[in-house]
Amino acid sequence: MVTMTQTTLIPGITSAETTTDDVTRVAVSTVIFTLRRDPVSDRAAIVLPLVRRTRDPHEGLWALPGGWLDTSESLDAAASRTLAETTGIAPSYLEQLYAFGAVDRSPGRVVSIVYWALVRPDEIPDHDVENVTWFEAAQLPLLAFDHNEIVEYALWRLRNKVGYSRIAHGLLADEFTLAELREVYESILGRRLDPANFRRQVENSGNLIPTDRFRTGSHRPARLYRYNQDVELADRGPLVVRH
Amino acid sequence: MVTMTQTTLIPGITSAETTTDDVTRVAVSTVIFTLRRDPVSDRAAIVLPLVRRTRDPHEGLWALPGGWLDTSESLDAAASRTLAETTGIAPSYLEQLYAFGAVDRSPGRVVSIVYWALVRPDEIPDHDVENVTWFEAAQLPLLAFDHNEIVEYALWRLRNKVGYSRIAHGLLADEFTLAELREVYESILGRRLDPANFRRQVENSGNLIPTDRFRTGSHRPARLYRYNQDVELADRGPLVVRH
DNA sequence: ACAAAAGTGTTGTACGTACACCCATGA
DNA sequence: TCATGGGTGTACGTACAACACTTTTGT
Repeated sequence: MVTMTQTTLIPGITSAETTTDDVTRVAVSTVIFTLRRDPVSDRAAIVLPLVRRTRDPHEGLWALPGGWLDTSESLDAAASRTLAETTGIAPSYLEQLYAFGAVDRSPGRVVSIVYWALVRPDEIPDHDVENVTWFEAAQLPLLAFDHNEIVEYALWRLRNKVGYSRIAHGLLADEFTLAELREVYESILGRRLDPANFRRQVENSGNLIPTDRFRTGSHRPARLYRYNQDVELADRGPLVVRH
Repeated sequence: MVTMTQTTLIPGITSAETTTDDVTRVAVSTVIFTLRRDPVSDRAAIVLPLVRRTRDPHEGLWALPGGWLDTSESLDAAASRTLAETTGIAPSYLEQLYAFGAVDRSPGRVVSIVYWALVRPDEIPDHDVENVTWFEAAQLPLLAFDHNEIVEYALWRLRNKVGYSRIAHGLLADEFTLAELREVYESILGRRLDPANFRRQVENSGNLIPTDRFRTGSHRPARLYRYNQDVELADRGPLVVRH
């Protein structure tokens, strides 16, 4: 069990910043997606980490990991920081999702810049982190603030983007079989895909490089592929990506 | 000439709010697109309104219309307000673009929630507004802050979205010919489209309702169409649209 | 009659989908 | 040898691009 810094994990009322005066504060939260194999159905499911709130607004409820924007860090940096504080690793993909700023979304005025991220399952540390639990995206409990709505929007964005980019690769390790890649698509889209047609589509996309290694099982071995690193995970347009 | 409230038009340093203490402030700006017929080329061009800065950071440069987020208004409301203060009208389409928060993008820490909007040319008031000028998006001068970058991103989003939604309709009046609609697409995409194929595509989309009125010119009259109001201008996913 | 734009028809290509079929391995 | 998934072949339908062609107006 690892203990992380609590003040930054939990947006809301902290000892350092009070809501006594009438100011607008900026928080940064992140919806972090990864895949986990469901033991019962033996199928991949989309899961995300949530943090249990230990303080007043919505105490006891689960919330997205996040924290206050530091005066000297960019929005991207704040997202990376809060994400690292939760999972302890760097995401394979990180993109700004939306700015939420309804007046009544929190006591005191809080504008949340929300990011969404993809993490490869093999990069998640084994050990648990205090107050953090991974939930299936399809079976979330009632969350704090407007976070249910936020996760819904992030899932919509993920499903959309999987259709016209190669972000699905952000959920797989370096080498993978086409069946594994197909399972990622099927988990995100929520429907089965024809293996033959999927193979041709993804082969003709130019994103895959075949290796000469194979994954063996109780059937014909499957060729392992890796990504073409020259192709970006997703087209971000003219926005500068800072690393 | 109409004089608008200056303090809200110009984000930066105002008399009411100083940058003496170390706080992060939230501004809202909007990239407002409309079409204007270029007199020389006789072709439609994308134009947007800019405000000349009359105060310290980047005084004299042109900037996006915007203002500070009010404590008691939502982000959407703030965008609508600043937009109304500039053009005096309600946009046909308004969508959040991105939150810009680089540390050095402004003296003092400012996070800008940027929106983009479409306005029909016939809804723009005739009279000029003080310190506001409309520029062709393709020929912008050096702008204040990171606003050149912001406009580039807004244009990218507009060009993308025109391919898979009917937002182009947000730039036309109630009734229009297919040639007029096609000219909107051509202006945004920057290339000519085949009239015959364009007609079939847009007719099969289910977005258009033919009227029995015609636009006459020095050629065969063209049928006027109107929009199918049942179809949203663009799919915003699960985000609640507040009016 | 002619120009110019509206509107229709036809054809080829690319691509997604459905599905039959063969291949290679472990048990 | 059988089951299982890997991998190939093929046929069909839809969508789009290219472009020839007809229609209807103003001048």
